[in-house]
Amino acid sequence: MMYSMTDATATAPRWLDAREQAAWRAYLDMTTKLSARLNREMQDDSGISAADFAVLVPLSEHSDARMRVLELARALGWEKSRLSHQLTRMQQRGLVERSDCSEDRRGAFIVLTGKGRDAVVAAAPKHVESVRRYVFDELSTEQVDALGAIARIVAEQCDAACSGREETCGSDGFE
Amino acid sequence: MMYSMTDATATAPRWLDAREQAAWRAYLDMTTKLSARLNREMQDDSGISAADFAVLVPLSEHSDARMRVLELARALGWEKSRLSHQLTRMQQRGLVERSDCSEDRRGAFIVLTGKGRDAVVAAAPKHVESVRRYVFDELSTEQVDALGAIARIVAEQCDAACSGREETCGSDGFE
DNA sequence: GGAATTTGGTTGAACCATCAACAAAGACGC
DNA sequence: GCGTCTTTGTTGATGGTTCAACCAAATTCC
Repeated sequence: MMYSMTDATATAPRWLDAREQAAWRAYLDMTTKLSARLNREMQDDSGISAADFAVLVPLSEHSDARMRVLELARALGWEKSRLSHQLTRMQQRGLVERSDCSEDRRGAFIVLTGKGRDAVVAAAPKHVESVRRYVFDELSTEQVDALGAIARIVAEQCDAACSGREETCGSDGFE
Repeated sequence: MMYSMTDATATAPRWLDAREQAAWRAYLDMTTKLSARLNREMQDDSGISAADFAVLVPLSEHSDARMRVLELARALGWEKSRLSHQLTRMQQRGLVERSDCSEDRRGAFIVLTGKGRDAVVAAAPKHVESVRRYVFDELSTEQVDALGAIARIVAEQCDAACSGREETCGSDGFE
């Protein structure tokens, strides 16, 4: 809201024109509704959250189903604190376990449990079906390419703002 | 992740093809980075959160700067609980006040404070500048239209999944 | 009038994200 | 060895979101 406005400021900002406003509102509408639907369906269909899923996927793709915390954080593009909290909750739910690392006694291995593996194996195909249903089945190939191109441009612009600071600016890895 | 996969399930799901995978990854990357940047800049530049801003905007657009809670909730597309929690925090920060409603003694009016008005007036132009910088300054008019069209399609598909249940499925109203 | 229901709104618990602070182990310089 | 710095990871606080439960006032139905 407030992308149009009767201007009363000194440094006249350039407000969005009608075309831009329409696109922006639609974008906000899409992102909130889509992420809500995907989260909810993951929870309802498979009993795990989107954040759980994001963590389980890289773990399950490792041959020995265990990773160091920072290795996992880098794979997800998350900061370590966020991951640590998430792992604590997942451990309580029995999806992962922590085990000590003998080579580096500061470190910890995160190990996928049987329950965790079952969850991610069950969730993955349903999640893909959801993404398909809400997005790709509805778009033309030109639109898919356009979406990719637009998203890369915007993401890169965000990255540009971050560098200079060595902020994390990590990607989500969700879904 | 896991949009490709060696298939080992009974009901062979249709995985995403390379084009779709690329678009999906880019989409996720864009949404996480863009919302992180916009949230952070709002906080840094104006000292309020994106959620605060979302609430302040419709309030500030009302002539008497006060609204009933559910009126506000509908304007935002939020559920009442979410809004109630948000209002409690905003009240603590001095951005709004609650006042009793004489006509309906269950009800409450939410009133914009002077501090709240100052905050939203200061935040709005900076926020528009951010949106411009990260999105519209980088896209062609064709891309802006394409984004609008794609977003409307996906949002509508999400709506379709919700109706049948009278779920809220509200839009955010943020930004 | 009086019981049942609906409406308006709050609360508490659980989850998720971010920031700052911390502790313990390793690495480096001497 | 000893001090400093860096790496690894956890913790606590605060803010945001959702769900279910709840209370009280208003409405509906008889």
